Amino acid sequence: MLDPKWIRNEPDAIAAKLKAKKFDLDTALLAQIDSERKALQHATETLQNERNQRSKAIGKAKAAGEDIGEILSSMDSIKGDLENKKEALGKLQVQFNDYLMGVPNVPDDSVPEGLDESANKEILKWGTPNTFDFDVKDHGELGEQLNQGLNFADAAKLTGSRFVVMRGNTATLHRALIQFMLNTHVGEHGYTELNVPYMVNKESLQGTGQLPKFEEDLFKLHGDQEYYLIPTAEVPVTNLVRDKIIEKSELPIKFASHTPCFRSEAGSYGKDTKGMIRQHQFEKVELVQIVKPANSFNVLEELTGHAEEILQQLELPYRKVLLCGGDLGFASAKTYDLEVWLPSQDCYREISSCSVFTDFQARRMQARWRNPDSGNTEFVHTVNGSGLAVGRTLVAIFENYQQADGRIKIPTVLKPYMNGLEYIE
RNA sequence: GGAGAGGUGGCCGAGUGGCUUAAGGCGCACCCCUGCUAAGGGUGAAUAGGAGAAAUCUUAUCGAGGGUUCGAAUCCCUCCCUCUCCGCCA
Repeated sequence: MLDPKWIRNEPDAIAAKLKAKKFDLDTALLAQIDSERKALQHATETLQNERNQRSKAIGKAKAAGEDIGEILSSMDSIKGDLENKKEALGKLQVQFNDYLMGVPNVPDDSVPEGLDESANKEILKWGTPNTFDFDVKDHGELGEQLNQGLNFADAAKLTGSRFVVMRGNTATLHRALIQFMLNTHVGEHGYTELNVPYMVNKESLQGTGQLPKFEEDLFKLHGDQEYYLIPTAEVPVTNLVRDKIIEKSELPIKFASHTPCFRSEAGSYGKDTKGMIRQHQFEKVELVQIVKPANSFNVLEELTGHAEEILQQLELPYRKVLLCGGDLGFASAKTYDLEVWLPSQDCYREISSCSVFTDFQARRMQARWRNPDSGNTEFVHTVNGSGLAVGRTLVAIFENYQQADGRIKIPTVLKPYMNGLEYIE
């Protein structure tokens, strides 16, 4: 959520910034709600003050044994009027808040202009894609040919489309990737490992920005409770600091968490229908940092580097892309995507997305810290990124490490996690 | 699922209808004192709004939402959550 004061004071400047994100801020509506609210609030509070004064007078009069009949009767006129005004004011406040909850974060000044991914800016390329002296296969074909590989038909029988069953050494490779990623982030990058609930309540999803606007992307449970399956570990992990005031000495908080992620993928029916690229259920190791506001943009660089480290150790060619305003997520102020090389598609595909949310999530979550310099409590900043999406990493390994005979070579750093196995066959 | 106890500021905790402007303690920040340390003394400090040039004044917030009342942290109703015991269970 944006700072309501900021929106009141500089609506046009904010509207201009939000244009870059393809959002039309209704400044006229906001101004109207606000002026109505102001007048009503003033009137309501005057009445409340009046009521409080007279109630106190009654208390005193009673204690002194005086007659209270006169004051009592003068209250009647206030009561009804106050009730009406209170109700109207409440409605306006809800209307203002509801609108604000649907307004995206503003992009940082360093974010390039542009409406879609074609305007994204490539920052760097790492590694050189393999040249193959045979016809490359995509990961789906490779996986289905392996004895211990991927099976999409079985998953479709068990559940439906966009699921997969992994067998034998492929399942082990998937597990090895999780272990390798977590060990690296915990052991070398200083993150604390977390295991969190895979179902969350509405408040958590509002806190990180998935609700109220993106309900159709989520799986909602039909139980007694209104729980949702998490679309990313970002939701439970970031919401740990919801409604908290954090001491300076505790910052930065660095969490790494492996979870499954569940996404309905509504609205992407034509995209990536084959294979493991876009699934309703996938696993991810997520990095989350809760930081002081002054540091957040540096932390974004650092955290993106932590995700890059995984790709480099796996020797997977990738590129780093700075997203333009139009491609930015709802809550993000600045995002780097890491895209891994996929030989079968002859292009780079997203495998990690690292974002700084400034105080946007923190304000929705009421997550604050005590700033000793100002003496005040201020909102923290949140930063997160995938480190990495496990399913897509497995796809990248299948495709980049494929052999002419269809076997998959195991990357060097993963061998210790796989009993020294050389190839999946 | 059954029975019971709870939810108060950053934390602990008092508070059964009106001097509560939420006591007291801990922790925090600053200051004073003590040659260092420990201890002690003082001051400040919740959050979100509104009016005002400012000093300041004012409204709301005691898990959430309703209700009773001139007046609710306090009484009533509904819901959520936590803890204890019992049952069931990986």
